Amino acid sequence: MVVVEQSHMDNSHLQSRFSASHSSLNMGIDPRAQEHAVSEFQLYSGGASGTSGSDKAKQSGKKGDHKGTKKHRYAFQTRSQVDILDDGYRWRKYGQKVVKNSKFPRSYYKCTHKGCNVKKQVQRNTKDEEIVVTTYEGLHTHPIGKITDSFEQILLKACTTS
DNA sequence: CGCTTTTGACCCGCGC
DNA sequence: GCGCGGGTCAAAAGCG
Repeated sequence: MVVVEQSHMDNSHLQSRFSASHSSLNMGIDPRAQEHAVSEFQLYSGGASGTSGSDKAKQSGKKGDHKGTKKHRYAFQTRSQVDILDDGYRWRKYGQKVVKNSKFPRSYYKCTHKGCNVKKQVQRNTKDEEIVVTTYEGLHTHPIGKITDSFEQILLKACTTS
């Protein structure tokens, strides 16, 4: 498995555990899509170019928008036919927009957790619709709510325990 | 009944 | 100043 390692980040606790959703949409979908479809991934070293300036502070009445939180973004390129990659956290979709680059819509998700404002967006590759790009933004500050019964998970834990 | 998804509207920054 | 692009919120509906 691959372990994300930011250039200067401390996301060491950021373990990449991807077990293609097995909750509700694996009932009759291509089984290969449920495999550990992670074929490759790439990191974006806090680009800070996309959302220049204040990313938030919308009409909510901006408050001390400190740059305290570094905007670390890392994207995973997953080879799967399903966009929903369950990484163990709970996500709530809050938007979906279509981009010109891709004929597929991009989905925006947010982590549903107190104080955990981690965002995630999923977009399909323009050329290979089988490739799904999952871009994470922010760090989770809470334990994983669910333990995937994936053997990979067990392996990981066993490794950590010892 | 509670939560998640869905879709449209709204807002902001930038380019022309 | 207006238009475009992108991003987020919000209300309602659907599902477990």
